[in-house]
Amino acid sequence: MSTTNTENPTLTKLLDAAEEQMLSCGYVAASIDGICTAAGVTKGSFFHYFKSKEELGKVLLERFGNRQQERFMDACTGIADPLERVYKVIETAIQSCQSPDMKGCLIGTFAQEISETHPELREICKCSFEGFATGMGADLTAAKELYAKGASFDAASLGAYFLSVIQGSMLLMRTNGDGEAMALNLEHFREYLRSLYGR
Amino acid sequence: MSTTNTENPTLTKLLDAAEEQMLSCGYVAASIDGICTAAGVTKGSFFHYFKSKEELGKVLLERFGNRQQERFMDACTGIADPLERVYKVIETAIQSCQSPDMKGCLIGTFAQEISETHPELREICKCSFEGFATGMGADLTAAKELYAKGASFDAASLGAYFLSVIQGSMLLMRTNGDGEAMALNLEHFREYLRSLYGR
DNA sequence: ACTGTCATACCGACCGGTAGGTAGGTGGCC
DNA sequence: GGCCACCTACCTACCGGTCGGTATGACAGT
Repeated sequence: MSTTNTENPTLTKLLDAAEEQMLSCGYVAASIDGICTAAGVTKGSFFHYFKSKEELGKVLLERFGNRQQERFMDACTGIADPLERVYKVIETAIQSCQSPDMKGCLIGTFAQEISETHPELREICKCSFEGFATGMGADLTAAKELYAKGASFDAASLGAYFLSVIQGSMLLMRTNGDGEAMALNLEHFREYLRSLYGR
Repeated sequence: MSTTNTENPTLTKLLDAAEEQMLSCGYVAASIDGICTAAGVTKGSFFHYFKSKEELGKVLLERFGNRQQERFMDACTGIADPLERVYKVIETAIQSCQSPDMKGCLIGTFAQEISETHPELREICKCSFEGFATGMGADLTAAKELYAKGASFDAASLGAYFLSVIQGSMLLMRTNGDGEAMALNLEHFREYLRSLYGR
């Protein structure tokens, strides 16, 4: 039942298969049997690593959240200016949404499906969302101090606004198939920031 | 098997119960048994009106889409100016997202869950989304001609952007519970329009 | 070096429950 | 009498989860 992963190949296969299935079909529709088949592993093995489907969900959510955070951390290490850091994050998002291996956001997928039925999973989604939104909000508040001191807009809520644009765009992507619209949306958001902070 | 509704009480109860369950738990997790129990009707009766769960989904999606369209139509009949019409829609959205009987968007919920597994349902979601986005886009394009003729922004894509903000905000609402953040997001969007079209 | 012990990793048959869906009615109304 | 709305009873498949078992390998005692 040890779920801490130090390159355990079976566990990794299980997690990867589960992530893929849940990203495309959602948490409920992804069955444990299906995940095991995709991972080339039996059900007994699954329950050796996870005590329930919900626990798999937690681990998956945590892993996805950490990876995403890492990604954005990597993108803007070394950038001191908060506004530049935000622009860098937007640019990173624009680039990654156009790559074909962009399968969507597990946190958004889960949030939609299980918020009423699995409070613990919802809580993890909420924390991930809040972490991202408040992080961006902090940078944007600091940037306001630097570049738009007297202006009347609420910088802190821009983080959640940005997150909404991302999640909404990804939702629309599911019916459209392509990520082109998402790139346009992110550009609109960037343009909004420019109008607030000056160019 | 006639699904056309001219005030059929049983059918209406079935549809209402299904909509409520699917809005809160999603399409997959909402069971036919559960819907029938909530509607106070037996399963035989359900299959008298719908030949499958997927057909229920179609009818539900159609009904929800039409209602939503009606709602926004009503909100801005008589307003000739396209930009004012858009602002009116935004205001309507801000108001309705703060009311407690705001349960979310069925189309967004479905789009997330079934886009990979039920192509016909996905198509309906896509059409609803596109209808809304291009409708708003048309008004915003017309408004650009009137108020921001020379400007360089892409007015047509603002419709999809608006829709993304709405859908993303609703997704975040599911983890937060309250619609306050959504109102803030819509105000940010309105502010963006003001920056593009002048005040 | 050999052997017994024990934990870990993994297997696959099996369980009860519930899912979507079907069949065959019953009763009321034109 | 026949149609329509609706009900009861039932079917099969599959769901999440359990359980008894096996293969492997590290380690200890002799």
